[in-house]
Amino acid sequence: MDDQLGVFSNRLQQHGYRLTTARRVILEALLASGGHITADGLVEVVRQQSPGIGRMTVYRTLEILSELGLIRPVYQGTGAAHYILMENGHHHHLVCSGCDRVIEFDECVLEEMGRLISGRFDFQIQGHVVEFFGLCADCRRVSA
Amino acid sequence: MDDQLGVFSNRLQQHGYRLTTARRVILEALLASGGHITADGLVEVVRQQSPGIGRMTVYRTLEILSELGLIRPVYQGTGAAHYILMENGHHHHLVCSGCDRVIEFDECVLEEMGRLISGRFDFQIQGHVVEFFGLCADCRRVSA
DNA sequence: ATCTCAATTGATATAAAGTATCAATTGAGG
DNA sequence: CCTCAATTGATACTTTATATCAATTGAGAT
Ligand SMILES: [Mn+2]
Ligand SMILES: [Mn+2]
Ligand SMILES: [Zn+2]
Ligand SMILES: [Zn+2]
Repeated sequence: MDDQLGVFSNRLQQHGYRLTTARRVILEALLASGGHITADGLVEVVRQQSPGIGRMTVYRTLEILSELGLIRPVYQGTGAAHYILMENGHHHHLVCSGCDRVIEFDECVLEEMGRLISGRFDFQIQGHVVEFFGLCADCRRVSA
Repeated sequence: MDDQLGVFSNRLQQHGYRLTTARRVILEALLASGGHITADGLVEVVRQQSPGIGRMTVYRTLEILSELGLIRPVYQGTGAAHYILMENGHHHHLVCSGCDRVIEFDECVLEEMGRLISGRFDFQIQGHVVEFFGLCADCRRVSA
């Protein structure tokens, strides 16, 4: 199940969305980028392949994918939202308060907690993002 | 240690920032609001108390507080960043993909995971945000 | 209490990011 | 093929964020 393009495409269709040419191009560019990209950044990438694609279409596609829980917008210091891929429903970051560097990790102990919370609030969990904030080694030196 | 205003003020001074009149007003308004407010939303609130406060000052204060790990910007559906209070270093959300409703909860099992990750990446953790995404009870009915 | 100067402020201008609209196009089913 | 609702992309606009800089202010030194 590593075919993310297939996963994304299927989910779109399952929810009644058409798999149009524009959307295919956008999905490919998004997945090729690996995520951590802004909407307008993605517009640029997409247009290298298909110059005709409209900015609105990219924005709208990102919104749909977010609703489906396949991606999520997060802040990365700058003003624009950065979209991250929610492969298998989760994503984990260490974010440095000093330099905004982002370190990725895979460990996750949230399944149990998810079940507990899910039951209590009658909420169907599709995925999660955990972000630890703090200072990386470099930034601790500087401000020491 | 429930005096958040004291906590915030002290932290500012400990890091060499002046505790100015403008900053005091902004801190009070932010804490009174309970968080979950946008920068421009906070500007409005602040100006009810002190009409002279500049918009840039509010933006800059929010940036400082973010660097210190006292607040964090998160997405809430709309285009503007919403700032949440990081009391005791953490904050937890259930975010509905259907209606963007936000449910708060307190449980946390991340201390152990934090220690593990902190050691491996030589990263000093100040706090974290966990967001579970999914569908609330109401939204499951609608799309059923 | 007054002085001093770097830190801070806020007005102004500008850029970036997001949203609304609508006529033209397209794709999936009949 | 046809049909028609879904989708697209150009355009215009609003909101949100950032850059600049002269004027002001706060906190320590005298
Ligand atoms: Mn990531
Ligand atoms: Mn909250
Ligand atoms: Zn850092
Ligand atoms: Zn909902």
